Amino acid sequence: MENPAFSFDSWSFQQEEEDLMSFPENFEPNPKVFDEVCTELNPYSIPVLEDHVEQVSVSGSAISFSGANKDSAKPKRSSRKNQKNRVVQHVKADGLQSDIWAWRKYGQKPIKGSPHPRSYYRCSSSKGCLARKQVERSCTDPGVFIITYTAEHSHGHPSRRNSLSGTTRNKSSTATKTLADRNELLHEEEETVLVSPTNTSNESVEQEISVKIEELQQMLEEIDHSDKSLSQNIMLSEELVQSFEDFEFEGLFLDQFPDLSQSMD
DNA sequence: CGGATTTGACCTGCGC
DNA sequence: GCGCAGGTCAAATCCG
Repeated sequence: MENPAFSFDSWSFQQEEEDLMSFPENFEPNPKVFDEVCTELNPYSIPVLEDHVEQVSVSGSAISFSGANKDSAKPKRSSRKNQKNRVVQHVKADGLQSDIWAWRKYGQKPIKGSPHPRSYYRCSSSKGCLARKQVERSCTDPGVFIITYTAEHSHGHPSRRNSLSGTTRNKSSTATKTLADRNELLHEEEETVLVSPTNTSNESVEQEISVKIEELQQMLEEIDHSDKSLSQNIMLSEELVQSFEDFEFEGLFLDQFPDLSQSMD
C-alpha cells in the first residue's frame, strides 16, 4: 500500500526546482523590466522566516478567499479581472510542502522579465472545485516562492492529500527518501493530531494519540542521535512510516470526529 | 489502466 | 484593431 501523503518528498520538490530553473544559463532579463516585475510580484516586502508563512489578501481580508462567486455562472475561462482578489503567500522551500490541499498542475508559463516560469495548479481534491494556485520563484530571493491562490475551495479539507503541493509527482521509491523527509512527515502528522478538538470526551482516543506520539518521538531521537549507517537509518525510517500507516491518524479522526474536516474550514 | 504532468495551442484582457 | 502577455485547455506522455 502506498501512502499518498508520503509522496510529499524533497526529491520531487527538487525536481520542481530544476523545472523552475530550466531557463538557459545565459538568460539575462532586461534589468529595468526585471526590477518592475520583481516589485510587482513581491509588493509587500514581507519578511519570510523559516517555518513561517505570511498570508496576505490583496482584497484586504487575510486568509479568506474572495476571487470567485460560487453562485455565478462559471465562465469557460476565468477573467483576469477576477484575479485582483486573491491571496498571496511568500514561503520558503519547505513552505511549499505544508499545503494541505491536493493540487494538480495544469500549466506552466515563462513570465516576461522573470528568469523563473510560473506553474499553475488547480485543486484536485474535488471535481468542480474552482480553487487555483500559482507557484513561482521570487526573483529577488530564489529561495522564496510566491504562491497565489485564487477562488475558493467548494469542499471541505481533504482527509488525505492525494497529490503534490507545488511539486512534481513523486518519482522515487520510499526507500530513497531522506531522513529529513521523514522528519517533515512526522511534523505534518503531529500537526494533524494537534488540531483535534481540545474538549473532546473521547479520552481513549487522546491517550492512544499521546502514546503514539511518544513512540514516534523516541524513534526520531534514535534516528537523530545514533551513529548508525544510512541504511540502518532508512530501516528505522521505514519503521516510522509503517507506524504511521498502521495508526491511520486521519481515518481514526474521521471516524471519531466526523465534523472535524468541516470545522477546519 | 487511471491519474498526474508536460507542453504547444488557444483564448482573453489590456495597452497603445 | 492589433499585438503582447497571462491564463487555460487538451492531447500526448509518463508513471505507479
